[in-house]
Amino acid sequence: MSDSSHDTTEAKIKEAASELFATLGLKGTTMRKVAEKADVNVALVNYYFRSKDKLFLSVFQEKFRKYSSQGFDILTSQSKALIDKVEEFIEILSTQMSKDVALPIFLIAETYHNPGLMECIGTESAESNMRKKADLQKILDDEHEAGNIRKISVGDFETAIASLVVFPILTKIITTKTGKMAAYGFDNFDQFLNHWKKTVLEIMKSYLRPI
Amino acid sequence: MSDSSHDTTEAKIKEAASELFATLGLKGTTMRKVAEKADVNVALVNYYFRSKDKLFLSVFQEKFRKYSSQGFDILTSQSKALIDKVEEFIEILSTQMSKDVALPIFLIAETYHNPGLMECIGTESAESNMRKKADLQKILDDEHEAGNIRKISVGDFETAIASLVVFPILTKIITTKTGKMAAYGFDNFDQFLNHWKKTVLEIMKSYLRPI
DNA sequence: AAAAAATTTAAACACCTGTTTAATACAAAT
DNA sequence: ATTTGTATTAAACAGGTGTTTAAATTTTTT
Repeated sequence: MSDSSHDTTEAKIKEAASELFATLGLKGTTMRKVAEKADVNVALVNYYFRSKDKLFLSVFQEKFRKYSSQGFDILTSQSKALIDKVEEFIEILSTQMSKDVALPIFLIAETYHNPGLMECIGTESAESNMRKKADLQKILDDEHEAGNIRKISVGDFETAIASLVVFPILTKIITTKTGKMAAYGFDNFDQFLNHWKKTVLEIMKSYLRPI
Repeated sequence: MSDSSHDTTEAKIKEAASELFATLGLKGTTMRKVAEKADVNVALVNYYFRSKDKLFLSVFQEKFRKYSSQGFDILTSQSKALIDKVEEFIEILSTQMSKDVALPIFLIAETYHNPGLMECIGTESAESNMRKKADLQKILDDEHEAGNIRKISVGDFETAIASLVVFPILTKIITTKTGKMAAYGFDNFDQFLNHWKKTVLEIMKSYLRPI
């Protein structure tokens, strides 16, 4: 009945809502805007989702699942050298993020404005993530024992990469519109980002190097 | 007439608005909430600020100035060793940010939802910032030529530190409520942050080390 | 084909939104 | 003391908000 990505009315509404929530936030999105975007009567939105809060929660949960499942697979799956995987991961993460800045901003802003949201998420994918992280930790430990990298925890590893890659994308508008970009000699954000990806890789290389 | 931080009615309204905008965002804040918090009639808010948009702009500009002026002084002013200044800067920045997460989230979210805001800011403090950055660049160049650090631009330098320090604080709620924190063996966020500050310093040390 | 159930609609509900008006209280100036 | 201008208020405004109702349409079942 309520499985997504079908051409059903419910899916149409959910997709419209998803875009609007990401762009305008919870308060900035109205039921009538959702209805209009989905080309549907307002009452129908309530018919399927019962309330704006329920609709939002439904959209939010889906977005969050996509967000937390994405990414770290690359680091464990293939059998490249670790540093090549890091490079690929930086590339993929920055591409994904600059394609849809709305998503991380949405998640950060809405979880801040309404911390209770996180409690409803449930930890259904937690187990899968735990396994992936354990795998990655094993890789990091093995590389360390082989004398290739310093000792490092998955937590620090993923926090470092995520911070370095995502934060500059979050502040894109501030950086570009304040002229910071130009001050550092870049014509546009993409040009800066291409440079920055190399810098992030270099930072991670330097940090990982055994001491 | 309109100078802040006096005990005037206008200042009272502005402070109430400032807190509410930071916590609830532009759309989430209403004129009546502002009036109530400032213990003042609704019409008075419009009497002093003419409209909600004008009030918001006024608050936003002040917040942004505080945001962009803060911080990088430490790196240029004193005559400590560079690495000690970096350590102190990490400490100060992370303390400021965790004291008021609302501010960076507010800035990121509102500039994203309304990019036009940045155009109204004006670049009045741009010159002062430019000078500070030129000073810092000179320090970095000198240290490089003395063989103490690798060649690095102010842009990369400040982007790296800011990303590493601020991003984990932005995602505090997500990190704590998803159990990530516990998964990495920390009891609470402050404990993690204390550990993370050391890691950031270590990352910066590794990256700065001459090659 | 008739009945039942699910879908969709227009219209209304009560409430909240930013803003304005016109009247009042208060201060300063004459 | 009276005028003048500022500060403050309660009340109203037109329009937007989430949600509900009751009727109409379509689909499914019998």
